[in-house]
Amino acid sequence: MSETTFSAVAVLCDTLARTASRREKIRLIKEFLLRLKEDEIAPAVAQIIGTIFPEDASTNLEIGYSTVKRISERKRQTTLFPAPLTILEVREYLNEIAALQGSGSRERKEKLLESLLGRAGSLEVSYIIRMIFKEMEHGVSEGLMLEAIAEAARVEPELVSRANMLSADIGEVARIAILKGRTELEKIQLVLFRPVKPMLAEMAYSIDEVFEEGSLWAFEYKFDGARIQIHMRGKDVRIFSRRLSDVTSSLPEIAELARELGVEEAVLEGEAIAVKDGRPLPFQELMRRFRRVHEIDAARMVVAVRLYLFDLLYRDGKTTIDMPYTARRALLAEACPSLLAEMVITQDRAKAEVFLKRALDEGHEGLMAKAPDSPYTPGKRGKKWFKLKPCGYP
DNA sequence: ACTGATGCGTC
DNA sequence: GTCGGAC
DNA sequence: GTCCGACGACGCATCAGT
Repeated sequence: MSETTFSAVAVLCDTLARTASRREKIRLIKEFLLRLKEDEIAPAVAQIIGTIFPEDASTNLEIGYSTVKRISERKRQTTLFPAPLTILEVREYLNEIAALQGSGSRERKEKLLESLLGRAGSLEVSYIIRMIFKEMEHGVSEGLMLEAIAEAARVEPELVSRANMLSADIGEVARIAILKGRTELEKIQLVLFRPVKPMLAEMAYSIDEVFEEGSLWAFEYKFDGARIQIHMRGKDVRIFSRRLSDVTSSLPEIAELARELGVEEAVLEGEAIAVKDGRPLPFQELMRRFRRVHEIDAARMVVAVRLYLFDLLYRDGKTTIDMPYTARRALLAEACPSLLAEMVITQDRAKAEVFLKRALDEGHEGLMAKAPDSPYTPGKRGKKWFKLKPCGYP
């Protein structure tokens, strides 16, 4: 079996763009995946949905609109390679571009991209550029791709979805699902120091709106900061951002707090916010700290950062995401009583209103409302978590 | 050593 | 993060 | 209800050019 061309990916994407039906899109992708060679599955999946690199990888192309525009304005070089681009070659080009850094790297990135595009036909060029901007415009992103992978592998969509939540590498999930099947897929678990996608919340604008979806809710302050996920084994601590990048070095005082917990193994989740005199500072103040790599000590003096923890996803060898919120919360309280975000469980709307008013008075954004019996569903948005931001407030 | 252009990631 | 639109 | 695509403000990092 010969290697699959990138042209095949581009043609698939083009067909997807002209296909409205979800079912049909899924079928097209499934058929395509099943025809690929083993080592083509992961890169092809990434290329089709335009992600290119795993979500927790720090690799980046650093190619943007300006660079692409410059290349396209230059006279296109005639193709010197008679051989068509393959899926694997495109991946190699992009890996190489991402790996370049240091003096002269921008120019070399540009040249490398130019030579990649020079080897591509017009449809391929179009989709390579869409990949760079993550704007595939064919109506297929992670959700439909996961369904297609499930069909190709003949397993339940929930199993694929769960594996993807826990590994944050959809290409790898596809490879395992299709080549190894159910047993290996089920073995994908939360692994310490490999971040998982944070659970998401829906918007609500009033307490009443929340209580329409349930009678008992756990409320927490909604902090105006940045979501972080802390992985730790003893003194070994890594802090991950919402998009799973490693921000440990930017937040030394938070890493230190984690080390002092004296917890064997844990994955903790919380919010980092900038504070002064016990009051929260605007989000922009936190941004002066959040991804900083230079002069961190000086920045620490200017902007103090506080940590509020509100969830626990893993403890001493065991994943806790399937436990109800209240049970995870209890484990969290036991592991780190000092850093807990305040929480009120109630079915009383008036009590919730009082808590909301307090949150706003103290300078926070509003409340989070969480269903007490709900498991932690990484990367998912549903009616289990609400962010409650009343209109009319700043 | 400094400034501007470009790209990325947070909300 | 928000928003609207397609299914 | 869910997913997808298009959008904005802001601050920092890195590299290019002087």
